[in-house]
Amino acid sequence: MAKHNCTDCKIRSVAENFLSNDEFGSLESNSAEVSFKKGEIIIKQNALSLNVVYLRSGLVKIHMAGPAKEKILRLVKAPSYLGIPTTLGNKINNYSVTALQDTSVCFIDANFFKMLIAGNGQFASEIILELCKNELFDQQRTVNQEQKQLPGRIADTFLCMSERLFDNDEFEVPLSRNELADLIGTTRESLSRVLGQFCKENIISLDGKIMKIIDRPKLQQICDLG
Amino acid sequence: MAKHNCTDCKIRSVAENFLSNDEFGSLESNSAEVSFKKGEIIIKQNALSLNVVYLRSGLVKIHMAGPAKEKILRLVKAPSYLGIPTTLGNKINNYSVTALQDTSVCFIDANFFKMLIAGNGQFASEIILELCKNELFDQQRTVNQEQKQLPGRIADTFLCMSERLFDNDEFEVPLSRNELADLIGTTRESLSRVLGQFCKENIISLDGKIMKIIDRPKLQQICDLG
DNA sequence: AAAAAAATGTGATTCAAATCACAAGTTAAC
DNA sequence: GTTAACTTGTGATTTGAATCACATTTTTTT
Repeated sequence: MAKHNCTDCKIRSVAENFLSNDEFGSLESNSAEVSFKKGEIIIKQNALSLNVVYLRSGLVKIHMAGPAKEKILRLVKAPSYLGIPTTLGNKINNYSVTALQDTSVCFIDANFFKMLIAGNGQFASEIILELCKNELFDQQRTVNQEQKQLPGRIADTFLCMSERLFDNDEFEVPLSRNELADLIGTTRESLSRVLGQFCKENIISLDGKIMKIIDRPKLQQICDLG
Repeated sequence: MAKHNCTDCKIRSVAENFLSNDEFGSLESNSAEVSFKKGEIIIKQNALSLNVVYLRSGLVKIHMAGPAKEKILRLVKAPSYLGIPTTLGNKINNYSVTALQDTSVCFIDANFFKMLIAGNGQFASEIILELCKNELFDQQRTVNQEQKQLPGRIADTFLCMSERLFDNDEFEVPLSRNELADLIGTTRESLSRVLGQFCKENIISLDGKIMKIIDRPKLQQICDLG
């Protein structure tokens, strides 16, 4: 694998803080740093899952082919691990991961990652914590998606982007309208209509992909009332 | 806590096989065995999450109050841990767990459980594996639920019950029609109509809650085509 | 055993969102 | 710089499933 230096890596995961010097040394020889351009596939659905991926910088989408069309499960920004569930839980990848911006990742050999976990409970604890939080988040999202109607789901999605990804009232939506629909669980046309409505009511403003939340309380209200 | 004996427990979890004698001893003094009757609440949403629960025998539903109504997230049969995500990932319970049959569980002190994980990577590995598999299962279910229409979702649910819970073509649905609707993500009325249709087409037969799959290939086909 | 409460099935109606259809705008290719 | 390919917005129509309404059956309580 490519020569690189993990010990001095400035972008450590929380879990990595619990690794010993020895473990860091082994990590170096069992991982490889790779760059991806926007649009490139980092993890491919149905391929063998041989690596856990550590996302060092950038933004990605986790997505899978559903029975009828593509579904975007989640957007993930650095720093974060990618593919742990599918790499540890299945031989082949249940989902794809694609870069939404230029990103830098480290591929970590799956067996080595398993060894790290088995040999270091504190490291494992942090991995478990991340998995637990993701499960809670996904459950909440599943219920919202199922019980809220479209305007509520769209409001929810934008608030989430603003708060969790960009920490800003104004941001560039990192998805096409079609992708945004795949994330929200609707169609491009229906999304477009609601977006138009939100603009007309001065809740948000849109200029292409640049999105600004103008009336956050109103948007929150639409989110809450479903 | 109640006096009981973990070392000789016949119903160990896979993870527990990796515990040392010492760890088993501590587990005994940090856990309590409790029985629940059908309908009783084992974990209560919004209460403080102070325990991980090990389900020794019986069947439970994991459910939460959504924005509009109750949602059943999953049915779980023994042996399995319950509440790990919410106990490790949040101070209060994100969801409830209710017994669908008479069940026996062990409450395990959350801090002790965290210590077990941090101190024993192999134990942690097994917990991680369970969390990973659950996440994959939930993701698949989320996409199916969103993209399949009602008959497909209902077929999916019955096939899943038959294969994963009862391992039989004939079984007693452990839920009321209302609960079944909350699991599938529909209403009692819509569910009832599709059920009537399935019976009329001789795909299943229903006598109250006793359900028999007559034409499995047809049911699978409805599931697959959505 | 009678009465009350809860669960279930079924028809009529409504509605949110998907689908269909097409125009306009934007980006990429030659 | 012109053509082609893709993306986006918007109106008209259709439709799957929710809602409403009520009868019937089953279960629980007294």
